Amino acid sequence: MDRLVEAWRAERPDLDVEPLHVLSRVSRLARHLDRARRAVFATHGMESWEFDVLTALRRAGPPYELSPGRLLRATLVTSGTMTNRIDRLESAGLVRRSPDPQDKRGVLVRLTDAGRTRVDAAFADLVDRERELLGSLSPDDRRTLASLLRSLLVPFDTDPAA
Amino acid sequence: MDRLVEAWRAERPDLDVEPLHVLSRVSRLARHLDRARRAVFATHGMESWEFDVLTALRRAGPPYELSPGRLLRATLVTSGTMTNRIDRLESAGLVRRSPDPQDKRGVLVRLTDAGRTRVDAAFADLVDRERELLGSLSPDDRRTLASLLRSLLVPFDTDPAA
DNA sequence: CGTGGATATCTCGACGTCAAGACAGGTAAG
DNA sequence: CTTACCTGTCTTGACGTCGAGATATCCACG
Repeated sequence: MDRLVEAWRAERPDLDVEPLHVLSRVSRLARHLDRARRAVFATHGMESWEFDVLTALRRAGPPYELSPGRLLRATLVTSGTMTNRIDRLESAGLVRRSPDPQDKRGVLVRLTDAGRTRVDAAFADLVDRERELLGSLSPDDRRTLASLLRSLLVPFDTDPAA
Repeated sequence: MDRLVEAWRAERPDLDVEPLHVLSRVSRLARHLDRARRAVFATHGMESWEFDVLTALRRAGPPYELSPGRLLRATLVTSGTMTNRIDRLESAGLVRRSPDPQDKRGVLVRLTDAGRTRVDAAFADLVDRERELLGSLSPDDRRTLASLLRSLLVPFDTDPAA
């Protein structure tokens, strides 16, 4: 909201709060997007965390199999969290664990057919919904926006500590 | 990352995944922003949730006082969470609870001088850091970006259910 | 007035996440 | 070999949040 920035301008006239106009909107939009995604997943009886894990496997391509380690790095959670998530996905029949033949410490997590069907359906709906949300922007606007966002992301990608 | 979109294009050639270029970047940028903010707050011995509550009070203007109900609506958490947060902020001496003279059910939470000092310092640093992150964009680019983001936010603001 | 429903805050139990550590297996240097 | 360190996964305990419910007060209507 512009109101939020206005409130700050009134309370802190000594500061130039212009950056808030851009970055607060990014955060706010991200929050709304999260909710919109949750709503889409809910129509598939799925939660966001399930989608995150299943899509990581799906993107890997056949045979849709990754180690817990790769999964936790892809989804930015800790190992304990990932163990718990895989446990629940396995009980739901969406993934299966098997020992890694190359490394006896390791485990491989593979998408089951049921898991693949579910994630594919949810993903298709997600893309549809996102296209809808972008409806107000012309193709040109979208390219501009993507490019501006990309340049904001550069410092983070080159310097992971930032 | 563009790699992510590419992976999807390879795995789901049947879908037009163009929306991901924009919206995945929004989410990704928001995640990085979160981390950057946490880092700024950490230099003030503060956590994000503390900043959220304290800034809501700060923005209210003198006497920097709001009810728990208004605070939880401003920060989008449940009442149980807000009770817990106020408890901790009160032990830290950053806010003080007092009964609402107008409404015997109610409570008023007021920023202490220590709280105000802390939040003002953190906010100033936050704005500085955000300005830095926007460094790669010209003033014109920033206006364009803010305006494009605003139009994406319109559907959410007009229809809160979206 | 008095009564029923709405509102404000707090309490409680359950759950997901994290951080730290346990443990087994890998790996490289002497 | 063997020793010392590294890596991958799982376990454990603590903590913050949520959702539901408890309690007290407010308020509009009869």
